[in-house]
Amino acid sequence: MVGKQHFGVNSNISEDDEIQRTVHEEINKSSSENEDANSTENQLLKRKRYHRHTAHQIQEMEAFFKDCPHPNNRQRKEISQELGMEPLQVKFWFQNKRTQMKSKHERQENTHLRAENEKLRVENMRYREALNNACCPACGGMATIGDMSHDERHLRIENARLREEIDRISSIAAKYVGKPFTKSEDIPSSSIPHPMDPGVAASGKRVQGKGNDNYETTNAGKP
Amino acid sequence: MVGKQHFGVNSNISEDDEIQRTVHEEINKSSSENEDANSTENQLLKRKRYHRHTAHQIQEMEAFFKDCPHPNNRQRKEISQELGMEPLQVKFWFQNKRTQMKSKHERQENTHLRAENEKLRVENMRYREALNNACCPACGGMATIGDMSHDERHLRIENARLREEIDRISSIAAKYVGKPFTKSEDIPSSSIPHPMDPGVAASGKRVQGKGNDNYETTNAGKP
DNA sequence: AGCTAATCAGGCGTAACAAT
DNA sequence: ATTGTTACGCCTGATTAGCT
Repeated sequence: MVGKQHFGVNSNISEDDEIQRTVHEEINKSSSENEDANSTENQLLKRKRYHRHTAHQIQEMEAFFKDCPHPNNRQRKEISQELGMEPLQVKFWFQNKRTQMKSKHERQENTHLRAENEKLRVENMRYREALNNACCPACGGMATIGDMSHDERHLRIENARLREEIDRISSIAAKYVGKPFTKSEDIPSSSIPHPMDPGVAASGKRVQGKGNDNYETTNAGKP
Repeated sequence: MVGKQHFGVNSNISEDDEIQRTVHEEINKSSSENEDANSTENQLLKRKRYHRHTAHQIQEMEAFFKDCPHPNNRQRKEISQELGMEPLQVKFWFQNKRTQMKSKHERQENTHLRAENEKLRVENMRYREALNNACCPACGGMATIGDMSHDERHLRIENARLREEIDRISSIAAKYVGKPFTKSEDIPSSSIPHPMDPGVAASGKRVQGKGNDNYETTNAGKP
């Protein structure tokens, strides 16, 4: 959706209005007295007054973006000519648009993952319960699935749930600090893993850490 | 991972050069020549642009940010005085820093959620299997947990898995197009939900109101 | 050929604002 | 205060020109 485009009323671009002092003014005033010895570079400072592209320009570019988010020089130039703007501006716009889209998708996926997660968590709990209440219709007694006693199994399940809980909490906490402090790795599985026990981690393929999975690379060729 | 590669054949790769030139320069240079007569919006520019804060300034602000991401006017002014910068700049910096941090956390959480999701999925599968292979030690026969036949249960489980799979796939696909085309809503639960059947939706709290599975544009946490 | 240096686009982070 | 926009520097990876 995102149907916006207001621009209805004025456009406050008056000739020389200097309502605010826009930091820049003061900047070059303080050129000395800096003992920081950090004048590494940058002397190419130019500046212009804030500016927004027109609704029409944006609309056109957005349309183009839909089936070609990566226009080349030629295309950019064309666009710039058609819309009466600098090629560089077009370039900037597409660049910014791309990053914007990316983070938008990321956010979207985030909420989705969150929901999915909750779903799985509940489903999981159900399974646990089902396993716990399993009852053999043939002999009438508790099924005691597998070869361990009822108590032991119960304990195992409880254990697994607790560990999972810890894991979850710690991960949530990790969001508020830079470094995670306790991972589930710190809490070794209590004992011999039972074939029936998912053991919360399901670490079947734990090869090495550093899960650097950057998916989604950039290609988007458009002849 | 070659991004675009438009048939590397020669063609005429004309050197249409657009020597880097801070748009602004060109902008005011651009005079009429445009029959478009739509030049209602002309942007005016001054000069002087771009600037980076020094390492020291950033360092100090970052330190401050750690235990106070929301400095008030008073504090901002103090900081600006200490670091020799405009109060407005300080304000901007904290603003930008906040959004930066936010998206950083979001990304972080995203990868985490992804991992968690995978974990839960595997664990889930294990439970399913466990339930499937359940065997009563007392009578030796298959446990046939609950009150339905082995076949029926098997079917239910299989069904659930399939539906989940579909749901997952479609959600992934939804990332690549704007609109999701099929949601799990399209595939109604086959029949009467069984107490033992997680039924993929895990709508445990079916109180009233349409089975809300619609995450996506509804709520999002708000502190 | 093999290597290095200059080129170039794109991604990333950021500064300064406007709008909500 | 948050969110979105515009402009832009810097870094990186891929392609190419130039030299030993």
